[in-house]
Amino acid sequence: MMRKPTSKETSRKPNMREAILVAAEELFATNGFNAVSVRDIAQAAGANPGSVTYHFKTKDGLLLEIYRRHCAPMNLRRSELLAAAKRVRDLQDRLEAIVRAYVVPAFTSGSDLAGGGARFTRLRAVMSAEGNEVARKIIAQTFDDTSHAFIDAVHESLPHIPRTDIVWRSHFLLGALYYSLVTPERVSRLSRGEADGSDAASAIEQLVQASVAAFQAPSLDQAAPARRRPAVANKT
Amino acid sequence: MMRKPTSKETSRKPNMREAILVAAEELFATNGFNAVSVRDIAQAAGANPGSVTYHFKTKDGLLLEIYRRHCAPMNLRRSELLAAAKRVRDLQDRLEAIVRAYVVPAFTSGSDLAGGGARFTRLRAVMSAEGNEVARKIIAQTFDDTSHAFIDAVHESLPHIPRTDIVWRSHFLLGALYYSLVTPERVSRLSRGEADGSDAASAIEQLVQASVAAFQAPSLDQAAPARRRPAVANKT
DNA sequence: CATGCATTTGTACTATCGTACAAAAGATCA
DNA sequence: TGATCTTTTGTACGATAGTACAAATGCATG
Repeated sequence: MMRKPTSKETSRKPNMREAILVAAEELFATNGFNAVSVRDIAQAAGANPGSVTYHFKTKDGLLLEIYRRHCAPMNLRRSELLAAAKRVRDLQDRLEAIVRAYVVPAFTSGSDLAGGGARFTRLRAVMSAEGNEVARKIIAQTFDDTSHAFIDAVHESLPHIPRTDIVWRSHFLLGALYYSLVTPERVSRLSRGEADGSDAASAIEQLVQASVAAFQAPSLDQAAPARRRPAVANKT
Repeated sequence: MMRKPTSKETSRKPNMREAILVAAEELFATNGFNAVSVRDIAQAAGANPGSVTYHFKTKDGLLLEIYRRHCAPMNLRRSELLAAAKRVRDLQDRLEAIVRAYVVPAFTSGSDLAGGGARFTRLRAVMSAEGNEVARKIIAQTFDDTSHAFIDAVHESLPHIPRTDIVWRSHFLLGALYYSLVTPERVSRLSRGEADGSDAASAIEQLVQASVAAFQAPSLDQAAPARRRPAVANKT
């Protein structure tokens, strides 16, 4: 049942602006920012290069808009899930729920935007790797609050672990999350086909399980001082 | 005490070829491949753009040469450390030594190349994120052997964990490792200055500790089936 | 010193980049 | 329908990209 499109979103093609955004997301997320030209994006979206300029003014403006429309929904969803997770009684279950509240929105959609959760997270991973300035600014001011809330929640579940360790481990979690989305085929290859790196459900379960265990690891200063160091030196 | 340079490595500037390689490594690792122009590299190395063409023919050739000179030494070092780690008796210590054998060469120099261990690893992280073709080919055929050897060694230390889980977790380890080198300042920021993300020694210890715990986590199918699922759904 | 080779320089060429802008086309509504 | 606004198209411009190539330069050896 198709509703009549309103004047705002109709044109030659139904919502060309949206098509450009999706095409740009996909291309940026797989090839990086500089490797993709405005003409590439336009072609993938079935649009004219001039349309990109019309809707987003500049290439940076296009990237900015991609972030804008994803950040708020994804953070909102994370907040909701985090709030629910904090209400879990059992401490072990609570930690797992907290980690899940952080991971799940990154894989699935942060809103009803066309299945773009994983796509946007992968985009963030790539922009972060490229040191993109536009992305860096938005990320720091948009996701740091969420990250702090997450770190605090984990810390409350594991009060005996120093906060510094929690920060490191949550950093590792994000890195693992990013990498899983960047090169899923590597998992398939290294497991000789026994695992599918592209399967979001598997990735989430594996990542949650591993991360929970990592968070629960004894802190460095607590680590049994009686046990001798392993045989391998870390000389420079 | 300066030795007299041989004819092969001298010129106007002592070893300009090397200077170009180092400058390119640094720029590629921080800005990505496409964001850096040959002219940028030449300027950073104090060379003429034509020199880059002379020594490496193309920009891809330059990237290829960067990989060539780092891959073999780093893998050699990893093999040595892994062999030593496998001789550790205590099972817990052995696992830690194995992980350390994988992590340490990525942070410190893979050889005597000017402090380039972390720089090269970061470069790999960025190229992986950008889906660089040249890098993808070399990596798959150069590092997969090492990765398999590492996975096998971990699996031998944890025979009750399915190999698939080990693959996932080693993938997470590499992602965490990459991300630590890509955005170390994020650790400093989120810890409010209490931790230094740029400190390789801290990063290594934290990463080893967390990864060992992650590897030791119970496998998914083994995970206590009696315990109820956490309250947070992972709906799509 | 003169010759030959290795390296560096300077310049130029073509392709493609991001972006601007005027004209065409479509949509909306009195 | 005709006027007006939004969107799309087509084209063009200046900047910069990778790279080729000839000339200049440095250095070792005869």
